[in-house]
Amino acid sequence: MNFSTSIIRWYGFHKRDLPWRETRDPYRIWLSEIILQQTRVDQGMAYYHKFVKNYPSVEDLANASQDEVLKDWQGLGYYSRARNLHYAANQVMQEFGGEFPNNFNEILKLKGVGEYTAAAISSFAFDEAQAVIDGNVMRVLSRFFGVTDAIDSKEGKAQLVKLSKEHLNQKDPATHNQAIMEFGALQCTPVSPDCTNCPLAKGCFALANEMVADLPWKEKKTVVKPMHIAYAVFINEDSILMKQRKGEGIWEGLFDFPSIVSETPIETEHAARQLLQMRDWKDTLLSEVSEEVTHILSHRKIKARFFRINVLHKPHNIQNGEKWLTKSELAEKGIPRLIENYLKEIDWYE
DNA sequence: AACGCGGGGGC
DNA sequence: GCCCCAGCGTT
Repeated sequence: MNFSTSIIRWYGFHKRDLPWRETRDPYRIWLSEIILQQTRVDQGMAYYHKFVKNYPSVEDLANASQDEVLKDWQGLGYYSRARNLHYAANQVMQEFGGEFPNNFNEILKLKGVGEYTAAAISSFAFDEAQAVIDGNVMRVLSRFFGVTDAIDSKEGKAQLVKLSKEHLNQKDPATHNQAIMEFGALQCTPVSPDCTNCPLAKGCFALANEMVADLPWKEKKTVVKPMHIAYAVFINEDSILMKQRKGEGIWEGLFDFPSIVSETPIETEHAARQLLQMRDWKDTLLSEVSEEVTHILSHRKIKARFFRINVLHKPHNIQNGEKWLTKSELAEKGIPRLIENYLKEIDWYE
């Protein structure tokens, strides 16, 4: 039995029931694929249901505001996915006349859709013979066929592309793609896979050469940089001053507070003075300084402190992107986890 | 070709 | 702590 047949057989016994496997609707498949980029199935599931419910069609998604989409994406991370998803929905309406593109090359034109996602949608929805290469596939192929070059190197990637095409099941690319990803997720796991009960143990390069724990090999590691943030939390009676982040990389489009940012620690007294003088408002009172909160991103280690400042008379000379929001208005905006956690502590959220 | 971009979970 | 997760856009 060849590679693909073995994996498809395994898949028949072990596949999970996932909602996006019950449909051929390219829109829903696209939704699921964007949500699942760099995201575990368990984490993405609730978001998939939310998006299908709130945006039943690509037109509904296109007609929504970006704020609305970001709000629904809140907590899932990699927010460019949400911005691009919304943008691409408008592409479908305008460039494709409201009909979801039906082949690899056209699907690839959608913002936020790369090689992997285009292959996934075109195979799952339209049975196009395009091989997917995601983290699971890279692991399975590199172990079984023995790709010892780094998978994040030019050479390693080229080998994976070649192998994925060679071994793609041409008669049923959709099932093949689903199967190999599921196999990577459940059987050929990153850490301590159960090789004794693996249908591909015979013929596996990594197992034969005791390299299961060493493959796939990566040569680059992401560097985590420190980041210190002192937040000014201006509160006036039932309103809180929020600021939409623009062109700052992290959390673009989401709402947080006016702040001071530094790569080096910010001395508390210094931050308090500076935040209070940030605005030329009268009658402000620093009422509370939070503990330092550590928030870990993939590439940042953020240490944040919140300075709660009561403002007696609500100033209207606020800066671009800033808004005074009531609790119910705030509930409609997308905010980062770090901010959500703080707002919950001071009883300003849910 | 390299880097920035979230949040959560397993070990 | 470290690694990984149905990757992509930008430079």
